[in-house]
Amino acid sequence: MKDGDEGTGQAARPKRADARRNEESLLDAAAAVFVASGVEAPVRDIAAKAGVGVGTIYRHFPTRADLITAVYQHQIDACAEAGPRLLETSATPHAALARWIDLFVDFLVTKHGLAAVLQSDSPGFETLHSSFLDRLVPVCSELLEAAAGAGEIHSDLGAYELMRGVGNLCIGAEGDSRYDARRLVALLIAGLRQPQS
Amino acid sequence: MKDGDEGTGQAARPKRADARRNEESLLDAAAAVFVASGVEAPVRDIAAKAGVGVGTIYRHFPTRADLITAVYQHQIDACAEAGPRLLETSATPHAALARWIDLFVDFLVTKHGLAAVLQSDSPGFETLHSSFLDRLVPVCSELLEAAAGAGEIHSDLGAYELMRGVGNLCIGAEGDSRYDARRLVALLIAGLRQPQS
Amino acid sequence: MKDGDEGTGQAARPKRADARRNEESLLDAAAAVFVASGVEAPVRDIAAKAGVGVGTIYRHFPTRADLITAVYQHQIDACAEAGPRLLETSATPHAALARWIDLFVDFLVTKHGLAAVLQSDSPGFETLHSSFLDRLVPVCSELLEAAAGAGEIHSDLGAYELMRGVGNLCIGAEGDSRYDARRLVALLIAGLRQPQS
Amino acid sequence: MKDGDEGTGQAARPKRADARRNEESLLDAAAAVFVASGVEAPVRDIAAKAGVGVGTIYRHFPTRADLITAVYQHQIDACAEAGPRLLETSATPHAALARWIDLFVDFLVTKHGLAAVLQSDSPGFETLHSSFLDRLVPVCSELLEAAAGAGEIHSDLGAYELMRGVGNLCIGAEGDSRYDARRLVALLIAGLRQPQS
DNA sequence: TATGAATGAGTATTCATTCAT
DNA sequence: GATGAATGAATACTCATTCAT
Repeated sequence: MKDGDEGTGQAARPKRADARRNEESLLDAAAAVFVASGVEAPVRDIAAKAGVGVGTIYRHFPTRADLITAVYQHQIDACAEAGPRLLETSATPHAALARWIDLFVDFLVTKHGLAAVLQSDSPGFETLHSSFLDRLVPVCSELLEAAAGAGEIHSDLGAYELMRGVGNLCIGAEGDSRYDARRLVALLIAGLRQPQS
Repeated sequence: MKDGDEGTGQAARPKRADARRNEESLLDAAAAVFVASGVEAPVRDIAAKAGVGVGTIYRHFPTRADLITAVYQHQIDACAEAGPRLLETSATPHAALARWIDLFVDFLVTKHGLAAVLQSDSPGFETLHSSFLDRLVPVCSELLEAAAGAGEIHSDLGAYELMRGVGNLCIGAEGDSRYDARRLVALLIAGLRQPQS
Repeated sequence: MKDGDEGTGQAARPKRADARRNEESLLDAAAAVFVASGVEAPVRDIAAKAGVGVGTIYRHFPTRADLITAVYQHQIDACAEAGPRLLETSATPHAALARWIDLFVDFLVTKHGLAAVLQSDSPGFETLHSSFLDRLVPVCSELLEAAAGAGEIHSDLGAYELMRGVGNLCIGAEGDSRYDARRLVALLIAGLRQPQS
Repeated sequence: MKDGDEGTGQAARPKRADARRNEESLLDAAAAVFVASGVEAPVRDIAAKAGVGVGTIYRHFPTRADLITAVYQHQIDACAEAGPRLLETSATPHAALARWIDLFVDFLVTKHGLAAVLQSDSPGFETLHSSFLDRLVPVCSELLEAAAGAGEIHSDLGAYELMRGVGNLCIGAEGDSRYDARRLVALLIAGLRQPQS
């Protein structure tokens, strides 16, 4: 819709296909560099990996947050979509929540530095917050409410807070063998089950 | 020894007193800048705040980690010393642990960016890790073992991992009113009480 | 190849021409600054003289040695190429050697500080050594061997050693009217003629 | 006089002896540091080695050249005094010259960086030049004149120029096994024997 | 549209030299 | 006289971002 006349079915804009292909190869390159050097990698490295000029990066993704967002959009979407499904297929809402959080952790832990940048409050990362949190918080919220509704948890913890917490626990998890983010997240979720101390 | 014998009453080295005073005002300035701009603040900013040249900073604290450590040494010590005391005065070991963790959170939450830098694995922050973790992990460990010994928790979670987790939860806590690190930490500690899922 | 095919007549990459022009003005500026302040002049001075930002210097010449090398490349080449020619046109190989060394001295003496940096063994000047010595030592070697073959000199002095010696004699020659590097070099070359003492 | 009652024969000024001792230990320390790190070593290193404050260095030796001069004064003197003696004891003046130059080379080659600093023309090293050249040039001059008088050399090369040349040849000699300053100096001296080309 | 050259602010760090104690 | 703390100029280098071609 936003993108216009796709409903017409015709060739539309050939440029368009080109640009899209270009953008995708950009995203692939960025993803690769993110894995290798973290999401704070120099713009030029990404451009070099993609075989384009830095200007092209900036054209497509004015801010770094835009780029990060785009790179992970698919996975964000997948994560968001998994929520309702897990709610249906799991034994209890709390189990669904736990499994969904697992997905989120899987997502973050493999992305070098993503969790860290996710909690940055510097302006310009608002886009990133929007993409991540605006998209996922409602899903998480639904799961939380279901669990609360089922009496499994009685916390008044908000979804935003929970996700921030989980995100934080994932910071620096990669590369430190003495630190297992999943274990801590599991404790956190377990803690939801019983009365606050 | 060289200047520790102030009990003798002699002047010893007058310089020393001067330098010490200076060092303290340096620490005050650094603390202030850390609060305002985080522990990664430019050295020059700290020097300016303290009204000294950058060289003076480097003289007293060759690395940034040395400075950070010094700034927080008192609080680290206080935290470390509180452990055994809490164990004696609390109703149960788990309660002692919870209260001790509270102290640790209090400490971190008010230090802009400290938690973040605490999990940095870049070389040069080893000193920082040493000061923080080497000092506090044993205390935390003792509390954990006491609680485990009392059968209150049965986790095999190590003290290092717990502290890292708590530290992470404190990242970015200041300044985001929607995020309450204490609440999440409380959940984590609560989670310790029951069987891992 | 990418831009070497200017013979085809097409525009190829217009940028390239621009950048090349820019690079040349950079070299001019650097040469001027080298004359004025020596080859160890601050990067910023060179940038200022060229009217560009420091980044531009670094883009074109990542290390100082690269810059120095580029500045003098033409003269190095000319010197290298003169060797065989002199061998053909001179009365004797020793005469050719003497005249070639003269060229080398002419080159060095007018470059403030070049001779000094040429003997630096700090890493990062390897490029410089390569450009200078790797290029010129073989030429000098050929001349030496020819002279030895003709029975004019019987020294076992190596070309590297000779060039280092000549280079050293040129250090500080400019600006001291009491010191004439050429005269000393001539003595050295003359000394090659007779038995070592 | 200025120093007071030395005429009385009593203890004179104990300070004096003290200061001299102090100055000597300073020179020892400086010599050691010069060997280890070159004559351009940081002042503070020298002070540390000597176990004194930097201020003490500056009091005794306002400029670095003063310090260098003082450190090598004994050897300069020894070198200067050797000239006339060699002239008497050697077979010919040229042989005396060659041997004297050998002494000079021995001196320089073992002093990391001394030869390099010796040719510096930055103001502030005048003292150094004075100490070295003013003292040694006359000696060298005498040797040169003797050799010229004996018809062994007919060069009009001045002593200053010769010494500068020899000094230059010694630059960077230490540490480069491919470069033997003595051999080159010998060539230079040999070159003195025959007609300039 | 794409390119990538140019820019220059930002930061760390060293070290000679001064001067209050 | 001795000390060494303080100073700050000097310099290298990186990298995000802009803009002419």
